[in-house]
This record gives sequence, structure tokens and C-alpha cells, in this order.
Amino acid sequence: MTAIKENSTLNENRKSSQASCPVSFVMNKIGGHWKPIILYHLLSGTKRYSELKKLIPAITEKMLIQHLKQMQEDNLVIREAQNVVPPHVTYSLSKEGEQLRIVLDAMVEWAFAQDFKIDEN
Amino acid sequence: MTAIKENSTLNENRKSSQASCPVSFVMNKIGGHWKPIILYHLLSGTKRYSELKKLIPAITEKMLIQHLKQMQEDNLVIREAQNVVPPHVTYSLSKEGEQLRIVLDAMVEWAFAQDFKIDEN
DNA sequence: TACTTTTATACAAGTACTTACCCCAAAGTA
DNA sequence: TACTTTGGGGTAAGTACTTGTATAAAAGTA
Repeated sequence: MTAIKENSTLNENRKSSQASCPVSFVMNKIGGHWKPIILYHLLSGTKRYSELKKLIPAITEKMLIQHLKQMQEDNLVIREAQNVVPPHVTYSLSKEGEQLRIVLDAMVEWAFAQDFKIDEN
Repeated sequence: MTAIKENSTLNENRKSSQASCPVSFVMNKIGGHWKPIILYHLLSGTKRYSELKKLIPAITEKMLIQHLKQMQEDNLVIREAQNVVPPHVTYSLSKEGEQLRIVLDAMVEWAFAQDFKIDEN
């Protein structure tokens, strides 16, 4: 799933900055454009894969599943699958993921303090 | 400075998600690996360009100047230059940048609530 | 004269991230 | 039989992000 070159300068830099900067540590977990959006939607409760897809129309399935998987590995979200056909899989926030609420809320507040306006389209 | 293709799907997606998700709006301003680190260091006060470079040894000058410039355009940081040679330039947080303190603090708290440990090297 | 200092800029090359498109399972339904 | 449903996997190509290296100005210093 998208191989990463272990010894690239980029990757080394990433690791070292992550080690010395807590903010960078967080960004490595929830950075990128889709993760925070996914987390944001999970804040309101457990969702099925297909529900997330509907809530975030612009995301490709590839991206959705990739980020869910990464966040699952980072213990931010919990994946639960029922062994049925067609599949039934739900995603929810883990305890650690749930604790991100404070961070995400702070972001939302800041956004609105700037001249951010919701544009429902 | 690093041209961006205006009509790429990526860019369109970015804009639309930014418009409907406040968290994404924030990530577009402080996302990436270096911006939060730079902001973090500016939280403790005005810094010269060269001071920032010393505080963040791993960053290349290119990245430092590029991100400072972007954040300046986003009104997060203020650049003040004295017209002397050699140049003397300082960077500080704007009001909006200063307001990010809450967000950054929340991140720091979360990081330490996970098993994050500072590694000074 | 030659080198240092400070704050940059420009271009090429490497790396990561994102999209686009095609494929699959197995049960239920038309 | 053929199609739908749900939750994915795989590959290639496009786009963005980062690094690396070279270059500059103008005054001060060795």
C-alpha cells in the first residue's frame, strides 16, 4: 500500500522532527487532507464504510480505505467487521481518537474566528 | 515558487473540502511537516531568520523561507526587515497566528497523553 | 584582495501523495 | 442467468512536496 522508502532524507527528517516536536508528532498522525475530515465525521459516532463515503463525496475509495487503515494502525480508529456477505464494516474512534476532540474543536473554533464560512456544496 | 496547477482534481478537491470542513481549512494553513514546527518556535516570541534556522537544524533554507512566505501570505506571521547589509529580518506571529496557540497547545497535550516522549537529538 | 555574514532566489531531481480505472467475493433479487 | 450490494485490492499515471546545489548583494574583517 504505497511503499515508502525507509532511508530517504525526507523520511529521516520526518522522524527526527517528530521526535523533538510534539506538534509534528500530531501532524504525522492526522496530517494530510483527508484524515482530519474523516475524524471529524467520526466524532459524531460510529459510521459504516459506505456512510463515510456518502458523507465525504469528494474522496476516492482508495483514499478513504487507505487513511482508515493508517489510522487504525495508529490506534485512532477501530474497525469492526461482521463476517457476512455483502460485508458490513463499521469504524469508530478509539479512546485516543476520541481524545483528539479537543484538538479538532480548537481547530474549528480557530477557523470560525478567521473569516471561515461553511459552504454546503 | 513551486507552481501549482490551478485546475487539477487535487486542487479542486482541496478547495471544496476546505469549504465544507473547518478542520480541513485549518490543515491547509498549518499542514505539512514544517509549518507547525515553525509556529511552535514562534510561540515563544519574535525570531530572526537565522535563529529559526538554528532552532530547526533539519530544515533546509528553501523550506524555511518557503513556509515563512506562505504563512506570511496567510497572515499567520509578520515579517519585518531592516534595510541593512547584511540583512536583518525578524518573524513574529500575527494576531491570527497567535490565536493558533490554543490549537497547538491542544496538540501538545494530546501528544503527551499518548506515549510521546521528547528526544533531544 | 579574499573571505565572512545574513537573507534570500532559482532550477533540477528525488520522493510522497492522490487520482483514475479495473478487478474480486458471495448472497440475494429480478 | 444477470445484476446489485458492500468493502475492499492493485497498478499506473499525474501532481505536489522536499531536498540539493548554485548564486547574489554590500559592508566589514583578515
